[in-house]
Amino acid sequence: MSSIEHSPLARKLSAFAVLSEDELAVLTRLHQRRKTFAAGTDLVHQGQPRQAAYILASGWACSYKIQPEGSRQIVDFQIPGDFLGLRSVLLRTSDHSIEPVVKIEAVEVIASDLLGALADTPRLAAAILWAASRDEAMVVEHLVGLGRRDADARMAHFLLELGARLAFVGLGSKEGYACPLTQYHLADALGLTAVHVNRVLRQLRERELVTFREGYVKFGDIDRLMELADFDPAYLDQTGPLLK
Amino acid sequence: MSSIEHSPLARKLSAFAVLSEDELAVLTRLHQRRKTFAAGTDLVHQGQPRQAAYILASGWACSYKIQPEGSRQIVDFQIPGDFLGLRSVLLRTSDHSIEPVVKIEAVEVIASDLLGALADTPRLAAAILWAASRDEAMVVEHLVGLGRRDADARMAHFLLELGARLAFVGLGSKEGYACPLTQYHLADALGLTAVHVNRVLRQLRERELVTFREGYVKFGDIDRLMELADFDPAYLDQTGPLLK
DNA sequence: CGCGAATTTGATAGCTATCAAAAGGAGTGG
DNA sequence: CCACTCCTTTTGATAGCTATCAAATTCGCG
Repeated sequence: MSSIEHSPLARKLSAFAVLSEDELAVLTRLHQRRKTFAAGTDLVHQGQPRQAAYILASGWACSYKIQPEGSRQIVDFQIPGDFLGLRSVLLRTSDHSIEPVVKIEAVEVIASDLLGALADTPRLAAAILWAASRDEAMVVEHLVGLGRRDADARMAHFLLELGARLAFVGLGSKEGYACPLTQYHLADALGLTAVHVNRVLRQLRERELVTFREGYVKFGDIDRLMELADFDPAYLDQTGPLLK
Repeated sequence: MSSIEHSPLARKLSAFAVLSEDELAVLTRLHQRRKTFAAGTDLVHQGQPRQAAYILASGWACSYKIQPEGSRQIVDFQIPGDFLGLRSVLLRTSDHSIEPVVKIEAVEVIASDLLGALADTPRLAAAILWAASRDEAMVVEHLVGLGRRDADARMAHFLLELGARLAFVGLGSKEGYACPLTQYHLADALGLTAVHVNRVLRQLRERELVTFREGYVKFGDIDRLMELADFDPAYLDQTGPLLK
């Protein structure tokens, strides 16, 4: 039984502010109802009201929107310690769906508990809002990539960001990281087709910049990769070494 | 001197929850220091720490990110009643800049005041977080447009969204609205070049769907336009008629 | 009236989608 | 344990959308 202060969320929030006993206790109270979801079974549903939020304990998920004509755009991926569906808690109808990429464990967070925690523990409130701001900053950087980067730079940037985020919660290093995504996931996230994703990955591999293979991302030349991607991690608001 | 309950912000928040005297008083307290900014003089600066947030009282602004190589991507436009720079308040260094499109009036909001208001008035807190969630939903929809819509649909969707937002605060109707943007603004927002923006606008005008001219957007056939754009305004979380 | 900004139009190049199809891999049932 | 199927990865050929380069015209403003 792991204690709360070693949960991925507590670890992430600690980078913003050291949490007291009381604040950790509130976090624990939020961590009741742990549930398991199989890959592909949505836990938040676009267009439906009163959706709950979750904290992802293990596995990967993605938030996405489906267009009326059928295509889908992945907005972001979530890794352990991330919130799921926070934005849809206050909206009358959820604007997006969330789907586990692999089997996940997540704890449900009730809207009233969350608002209560915000009102009762100012420092924890600030830490949670910081995490939410950081998530939004990642969405914004993703938007910039779709608007202003070509396919190569977009892919490079994406793989670097995931590396930095994973390293931040102890799941990756500057060597690389385990990554359960398919090339279809990458395509849906990067606004490309799976066919083109495959060509881009081949090219990055042949240039010995990164290798995406068998569920693992391995960095070849991370400095040249960062240059190709114009990767400036300031928006992640992580202090200390970016990838270690 | 207009009273607080008719400010664009109060009007917007009222769509989420009717605010009490006390809550309006807190809003008023946030509305001290009113400042004027000339078009083009940034009020939030990408890469700088401890940026303030503002509430836009009049005029239009835009939030954007500059890439290392120089290109810029506009993330969103802000109209009266919108927050400016909320996301950068808790981040150690702001991830974006904000620039007035025309001369604006804005009131500065101190981080501590804001967090205090969140702790003291739960209903107002929920309303403010609702507005922030709605802003984020707009960024997400913008991201979807960049990833999955072609230039025509992107433009159509953008013009429709602005119309719905402006109508929501009483600044537009289903006929059209005053719009101070240049074609360069549109290009920077939509991930296109100004040249292509011009071609797209011409085509939409020739098809008699919308006219963008002399600072005014005039809808020709709003139903066909919504169809072209696949415009589903659910993400705006506005009840009642969308454009009236 | 003059000048810079914004709009407009044409020609060409380049990036990515689309269409097709083959090959490799994982899981299932016989 | 093998045949079979579905999913994922891979590669080739062609089409289409949007960028880029160039330049003329109009507009706003001092």
